[in-house]
Amino acid sequence: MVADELRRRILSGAIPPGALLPSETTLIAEFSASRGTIREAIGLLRAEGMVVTEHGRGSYARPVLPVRRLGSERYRHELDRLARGEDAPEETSFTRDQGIRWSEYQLDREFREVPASAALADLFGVEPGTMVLERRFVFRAQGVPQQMSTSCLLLDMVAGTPVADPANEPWPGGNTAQLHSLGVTITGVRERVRARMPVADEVGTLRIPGGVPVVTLTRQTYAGERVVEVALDIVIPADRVELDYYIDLT
Amino acid sequence: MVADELRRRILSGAIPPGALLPSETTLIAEFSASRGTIREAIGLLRAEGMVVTEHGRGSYARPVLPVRRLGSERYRHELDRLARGEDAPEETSFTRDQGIRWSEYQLDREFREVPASAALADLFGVEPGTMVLERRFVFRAQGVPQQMSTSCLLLDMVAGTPVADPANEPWPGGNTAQLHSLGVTITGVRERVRARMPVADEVGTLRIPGGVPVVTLTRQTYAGERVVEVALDIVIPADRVELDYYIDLT
DNA sequence: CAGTGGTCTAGACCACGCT
DNA sequence: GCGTGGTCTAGACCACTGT
Repeated sequence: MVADELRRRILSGAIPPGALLPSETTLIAEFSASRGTIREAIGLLRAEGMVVTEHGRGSYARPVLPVRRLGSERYRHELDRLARGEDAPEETSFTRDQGIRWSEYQLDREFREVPASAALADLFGVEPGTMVLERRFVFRAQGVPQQMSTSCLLLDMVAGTPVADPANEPWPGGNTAQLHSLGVTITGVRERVRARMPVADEVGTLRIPGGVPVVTLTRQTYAGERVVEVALDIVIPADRVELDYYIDLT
Repeated sequence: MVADELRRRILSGAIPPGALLPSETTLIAEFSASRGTIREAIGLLRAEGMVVTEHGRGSYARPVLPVRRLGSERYRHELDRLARGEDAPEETSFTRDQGIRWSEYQLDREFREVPASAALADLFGVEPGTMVLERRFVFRAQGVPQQMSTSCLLLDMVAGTPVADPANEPWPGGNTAQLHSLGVTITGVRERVRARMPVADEVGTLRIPGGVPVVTLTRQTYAGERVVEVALDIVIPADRVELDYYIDLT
């Protein structure tokens, strides 16, 4: 099997990460197979996430990307800083995990005021149809798309405040600081994690290569018993992130 | 594009989850395309996780599977029970999240005593080469493989104890109860989450259909400052699980 | 057995990247 | 322009599923 042999070469390091595979023409000669067979083999490796293919250039053993670590402590750090009354630092919860400064960031944003869907209302613990501020974000760092997300706030909590103005994004210190400015101190965050293959829209926006799944987070931010923010769907390409949770049992 | 049209039919519900797609022969006629084109389209949908294909039967819109929820509270529940001095219940941390009883479980296990690799030693905070008990597990519930994992314990902590005997698995109450029996009370758990496409070996063992990623967990179990258990690689098919973390910030 | 998908061949033309 | 991958056709034979 052509795929097996190429996989073996990549895993053994004979074809190191980032290196070009032999061209289809070369492989046709080497394996005495037809082009369809060769392409099928490469397609399989692509689906497995072993190689990435670039039109007109060739197929590469997948290079190892720097991984951003998203730790559960990121919430506590920001909260501690706010409690000390300090200003927002150059780096914040989102950025400090990867050593990237705000200035290197791009943030696309789109705000809408919409009635809550059944799913969203359930996560907030309110009646369906309650008005919310829906904020869609796409984060880019140094040109590389990092994540897209839809974060919602209850409209009667934010209407008329600076939080409702897209021009104030990115807000130094993120959601935690934003809610703090409204007099809300968060007491907990619940995150539910799943993974799946990206849909076409996500592949385009996040520039996800073939064979890379996405990690999805559904986040509820609590202030006491009350849910004050819901991120319905934070979508992060899985080759760029590691989630880190510490569960304190004392 | 054939794939686009089929994707549209599935997403619109014209082909409901679990339903058979038209056969390749039918699609050749309907789209006036060659077999290669049709197969490529179905292959794409398979890679996207939209359809599953069964040899000799056909391709189905992917059925929705019941999802097992793995909550961070599972550790606390078990710990609370042990603190109360109760016996292990019929359901335990692992099973209670999905309503499956121990009796419906199968557990393949394989124990080895090996020197710690550099990565493992780093996670334990010990010298590389320190002897550990390496335990490989495959869990099945009602015939469906649920996860495979490699969990390690420091050998000088468990040698000669019932914990080191594979015959005592599955141990009622799981790792927490196991460590408790050694006089170790855990104080925290750190879990690092990633996702990727499965390798061939995992596809076979866990019976993962095409287009389904796996979620991987690296777990460190703490007793105070000390790491008492490390699960290097817990591998769970992503279509069967949701991880649930509550981060307390009070 | 007929019908399904799995694999393969041997050609063709098009689109992209580079020099 | 030349080499790369992207897409497509029109056949062939094999392997699995069901009646």
